[in-house]
Amino acid sequence: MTKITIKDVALRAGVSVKTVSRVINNEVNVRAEMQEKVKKAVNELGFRRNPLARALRNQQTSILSLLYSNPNPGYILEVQNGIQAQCDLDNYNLQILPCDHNDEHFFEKIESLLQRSSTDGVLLIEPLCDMPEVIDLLDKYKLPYALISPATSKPKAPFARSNDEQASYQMTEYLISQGHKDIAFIMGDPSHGDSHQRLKGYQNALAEYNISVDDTFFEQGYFTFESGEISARRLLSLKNRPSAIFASNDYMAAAVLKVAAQKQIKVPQELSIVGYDDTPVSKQIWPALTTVRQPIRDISSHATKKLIAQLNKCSFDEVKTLFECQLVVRESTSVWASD
Amino acid sequence: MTKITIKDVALRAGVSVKTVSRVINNEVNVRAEMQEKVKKAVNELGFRRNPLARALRNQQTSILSLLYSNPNPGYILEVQNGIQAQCDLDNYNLQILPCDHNDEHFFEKIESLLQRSSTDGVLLIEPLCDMPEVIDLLDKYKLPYALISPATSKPKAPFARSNDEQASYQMTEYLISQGHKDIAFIMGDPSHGDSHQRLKGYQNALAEYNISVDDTFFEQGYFTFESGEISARRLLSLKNRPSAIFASNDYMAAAVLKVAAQKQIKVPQELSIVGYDDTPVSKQIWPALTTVRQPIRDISSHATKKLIAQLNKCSFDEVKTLFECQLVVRESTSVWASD
DNA sequence: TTGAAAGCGCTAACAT
DNA sequence: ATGTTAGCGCTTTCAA
Repeated sequence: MTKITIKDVALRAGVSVKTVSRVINNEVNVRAEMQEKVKKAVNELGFRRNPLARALRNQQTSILSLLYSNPNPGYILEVQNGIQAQCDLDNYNLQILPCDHNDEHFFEKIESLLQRSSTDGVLLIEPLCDMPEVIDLLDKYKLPYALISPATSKPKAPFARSNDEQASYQMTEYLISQGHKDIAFIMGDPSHGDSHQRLKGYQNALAEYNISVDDTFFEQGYFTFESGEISARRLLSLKNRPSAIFASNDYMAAAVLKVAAQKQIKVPQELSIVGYDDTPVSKQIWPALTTVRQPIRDISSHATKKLIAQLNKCSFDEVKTLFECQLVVRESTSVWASD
Repeated sequence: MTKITIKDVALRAGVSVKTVSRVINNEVNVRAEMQEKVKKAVNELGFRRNPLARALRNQQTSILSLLYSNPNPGYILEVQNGIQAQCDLDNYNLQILPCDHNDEHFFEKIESLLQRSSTDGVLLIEPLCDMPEVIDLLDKYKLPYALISPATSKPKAPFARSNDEQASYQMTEYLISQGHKDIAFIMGDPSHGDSHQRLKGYQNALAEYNISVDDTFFEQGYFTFESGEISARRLLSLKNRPSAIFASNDYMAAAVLKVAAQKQIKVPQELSIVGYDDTPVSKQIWPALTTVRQPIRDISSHATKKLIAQLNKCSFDEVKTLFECQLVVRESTSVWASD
């Protein structure tokens, strides 16, 4: 089977290649009559244009790349789906470049990834989107990029993110409204910007309601189940243990639940637990976790939209970059009757 | 910044473009002297060859595509990583084509995905790899493909998979060795081939050990937490309830754990539960699940290797296509003292 | 061992 | 409104 080119189509339709090109690209200035002839030939021959030749000629590949180093499968997949949705709309393809930022040869690796792939633009997520070295590399290769949920307050690239701080504030406020005062907090990986946002929201809410919290109620976690378990063990061994624990993500919250179960502490009656992210696990444990849902898909789509706009040099000055999160109340929290 | 082409390099090095081409492709028949000159020029100019032009000329894109419709994030990510690992080795790039096989316009969608993307070959996972219509579509477009864990016993395309039936047999055998006789089974989605393999392994083990099991101990699930919950509710409401439940994946096993907790049935003392897949959730719940780990990464890498071999027309007749699974014993199972 | 020239399939100038 | 031609950057005949 030989490839069908526009030459073949032109021959068959009895027109020039340019006319064929015009038709398949929906350009104006083609008589309806010609249109018909060409379309007929295209169908008869089963012609499909070669994206490669197009790409070479147009100097654009219609490929976007997602560069990431992130261990959270549920999150990444949502991001991928969000990007893909926008790509579908704009006829782009999505290429993935997974890597490991803890790898010794990290920078060489992504450099080689970038080199051998041809891409029009790159999408970055945490923690890469906050690493200046990565940004510099992209700048060096003159690759346009957009950031998905960066922590930096004023990124110089297009970005979209959720209002983490506000969501964290609301979650804390919710716990307070349930009568909780002794609310412990397990922070996420300090190298992720989100961790700080979430902490801030929690602290602000406490301040707002004039609640002062014991230092022992703060734990540094790392977004992993294991780190959550360690923190939970400490928190739940305190003589005055908290009535509620706010874990910065669901994995750590699940770990708190485990430790509580082991210590025969009833959740939510004797302890309220909340997580963050609404990952699948939050529904797969019992009691199901009260958590925060981020519109990851929307955020990712939006960042992608901005990137594509930039590629097309369309000034896409839509102001919206901050997306609202949603409180998801499930079974791991309840009213606290102090004393 | 203008793009550096091999012309520029040739000029700088004072040789012909062909010589440059020879050097950057590590061809033979180039004098060391020339090599040096060219390499120097390449470095000085910061030349990087244009993958697009290469692709057009060579009629190969060096892009592989993963086409999938699968709701299991952990699984997909492992697959992606496995494919990527092989791609790294062979200098391919990975493009993802997520889709939804329950979508009304499913076939049109993947057809359009396939059309607008240029790819050398496609990798398929469950359930797509078992759908004849999908295979036909790929054949129609003359796209080479390989299958990751297909259910079909003798696929006509290159494939790699795990020995699910055997692993399922071993898991059942393990439960029997712990003294269990009343072992219930929750099957997975019947449209996934794995579901049947796992069932068969379970049945074979029971037969081998002359254990006959009540019909009420069989439940049809769909690999979702919700379906597992429904099945678990039935199983744990039986007057003679099973002493062990074998769920065909971890999500359903997690659901069994939930129902047991709600019914105050102690796991593993009063009920052993096992899952399958060793997904992250299996460690994020308490007690942690005894489960089966599939070498998903290896399987995916291997299928990719075969696909690439096929693309290069290398006859890659390595026989190994079946990968061993591994029993992961955690805390959700224990010895059963009958009576 | 090296080089000149053709061409992969397409689109944008530039004619007509 | 339509056609001719050049060329995107690379590799591959084929000739020297």
